[in-house]
Amino acid sequence: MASDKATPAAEAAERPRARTPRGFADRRAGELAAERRIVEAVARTYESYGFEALETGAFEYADALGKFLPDADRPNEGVFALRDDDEEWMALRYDLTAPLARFVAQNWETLPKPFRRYAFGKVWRNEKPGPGRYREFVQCDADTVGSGRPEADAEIIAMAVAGYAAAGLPREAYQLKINNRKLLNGLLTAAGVASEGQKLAVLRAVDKLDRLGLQGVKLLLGEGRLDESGAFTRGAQLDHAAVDSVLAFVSAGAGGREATLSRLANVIGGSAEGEAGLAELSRIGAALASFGVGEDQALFDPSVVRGLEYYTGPVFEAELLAETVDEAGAAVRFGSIGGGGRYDDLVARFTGERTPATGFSFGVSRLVAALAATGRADGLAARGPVVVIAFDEARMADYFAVAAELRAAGLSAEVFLGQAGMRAQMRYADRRLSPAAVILGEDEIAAGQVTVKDLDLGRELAAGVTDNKAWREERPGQVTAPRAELVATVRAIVGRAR
RNA sequence: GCCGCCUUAGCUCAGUUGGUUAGAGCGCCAGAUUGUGGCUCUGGAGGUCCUCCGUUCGAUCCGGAGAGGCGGUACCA
Repeated sequence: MASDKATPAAEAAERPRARTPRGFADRRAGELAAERRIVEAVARTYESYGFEALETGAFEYADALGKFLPDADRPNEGVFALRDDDEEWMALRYDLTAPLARFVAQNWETLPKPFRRYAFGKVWRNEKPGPGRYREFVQCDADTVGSGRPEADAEIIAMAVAGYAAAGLPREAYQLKINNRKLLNGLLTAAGVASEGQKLAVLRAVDKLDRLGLQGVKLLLGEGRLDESGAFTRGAQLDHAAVDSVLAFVSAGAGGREATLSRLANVIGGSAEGEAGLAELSRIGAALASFGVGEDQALFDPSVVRGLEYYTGPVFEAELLAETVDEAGAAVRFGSIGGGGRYDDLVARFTGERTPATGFSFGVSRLVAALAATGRADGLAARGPVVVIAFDEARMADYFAVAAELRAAGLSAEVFLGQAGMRAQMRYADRRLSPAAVILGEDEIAAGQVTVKDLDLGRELAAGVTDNKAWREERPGQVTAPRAELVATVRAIVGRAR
C-alpha cells in the first residue's frame, strides 16, 4: 500500500476491469448440476456397453494434435498454444479424438484390441465465439479403435442414441443422421473430379445445405455465390453434369433407412468406392435394427458431411429438431449436439500402420443449453441448504451444533455468516432457494424448542398476500417443536421440497 | 479474416444542438416492521458516458485509431 494518496482517477485507472475473456463463460450451480447429471448418465450408458474410462491431459504437444507450428510467435490459429521450457509447442486439445489417437499409438502393444474407451472433459478452440458457441466447452466421447466392422459404427450410433435418452432428451427432439464419405467420393470420381481441393470444396458446399438451401449449394458447387453482405465465395467449379449429380445425391434422403439406400444406389454413379460405401451403410442399417434403434431416431441422410477432414467412411451427426427462441423471441439454432464418424488414418499418423477407428462426440455444453431452451431443464436454479438463522453473537455455538446435527442426518445446512438482521437473513435463504430456515432465538432456547420455517410453502402463499403485517403474523409453514425433534421436523419439511 | 450495425448505473434504455450537480424503470442496500421472505411507502448507494489520440477556452457528444458486443460471410485441422 502506498502511503501517499494517489488521485482517485489514477487509482481507478490501475484497477483491472472485471470481465470474462471472450468466448469463455462463468457457469453457476444450476447449470453445473445439469451438466453433471448429463455426464454421469452418459458415462453410465457407455460403461454399460463395455467402454472403459480414460482421461488424458488438457495439453498435448502440438504435433500430436496434427498442427504444424512454424517457428513464429503465434502458432496456427484454432488452438491455444504456448511454448514449453524446452521450446516445444504445446496446445490445449481441441477435441478428445486426437489425444485418443496419441494414447492408442503410445500404448498399442499392451491394449486389449479392439480398444473401446469413453472420455469426457473440456476442450478449447481458439475461434470466433457466437451464441451457443464458446471457446471452452465439454464433450463426452466414445470410440472404438481396432475394429473396421460396420457393426462397430452401428454400436457407436446405438450408444449415442441411448446416451441422449439417458440424458433426458426426448426422442422426438433430435435426429441422428448417418452418411458415408465414400458415397460422395465415389460419385465425384465417377464424374471425373480428381482434384482433392475440388472434393473438399464440394464437401464444404454440401455442408451448407441446411443454411443456404439447394439453390445456394448449387451456386457453390459451380461458379460461386455472392451473399447479402456483398462477399463472393468461389465455388467448386464443377461442370453442370457433376453439379446435377451431386444435387441429386444430397436430395436422395428422407424416408426409412432401406428406402434411402435403394434410392442412393441409383444416384451414386456405380463407382467401386460408392458401392463399398453403400454396402457399409447397409450393414450398419441391419445392425441398427438389431440394436433396436428406430427409423425415426437414426436415419441415412446423404447431405451430412461433417467438417473434419480426417473422416474416411461413415459420418454421423445429431441435430436438435426442436424450435427454440431466446428471451427476445428470436429463433435460436443450436446446430449439432454431437457427431462423429470413422477415421481409419488417425492412428497411422503416429505408427505408420492403418488402424480402423470410429467414434462419437457428445456435445455436453450444447445439450445443457438445448435442454434449458426447450424448457426441460427442471429448475436450472440450484436448491440452497437449510439456513440456520444467526440471531445472537453469543449463541453461535448453538447454531453450529444445529447445522452439524442436520448434516449428520444427511441434509445440507449452513449457519448464516454475514452481518445482517433477521429480515435480511430470511431474504438470503429465499434467494438461495433454501427449502427451510431454522430459527433458534432466545425464546426457543429458553423453552428448549426450535422453530423451523417451510420456505417453499411461504413462496407459494406469498403471491396471495397483500398485507405485510398479516403475512408476518400468520407465519405460514412455521412449526415450533422440541429441540430434540429438530432433525425429524426439518426432514418432514425438506422431504416435501423437490 | 472480411462487411455492416452497436457500446451511457448491476440489467434494459433515455439524454446532452459541445458548457457547471448525466437521468428513468427494474435490481441492490436500509428503514417503516426491538425476531420473519412477498406487496406498499420512504430514504440511500452505485457512472473513467468502452479506451487512447486529435480538434476546441471546454469533449460523454465532433474527427481518427483501437478494443469489445451483435449480425452476415469465410475458416474450423
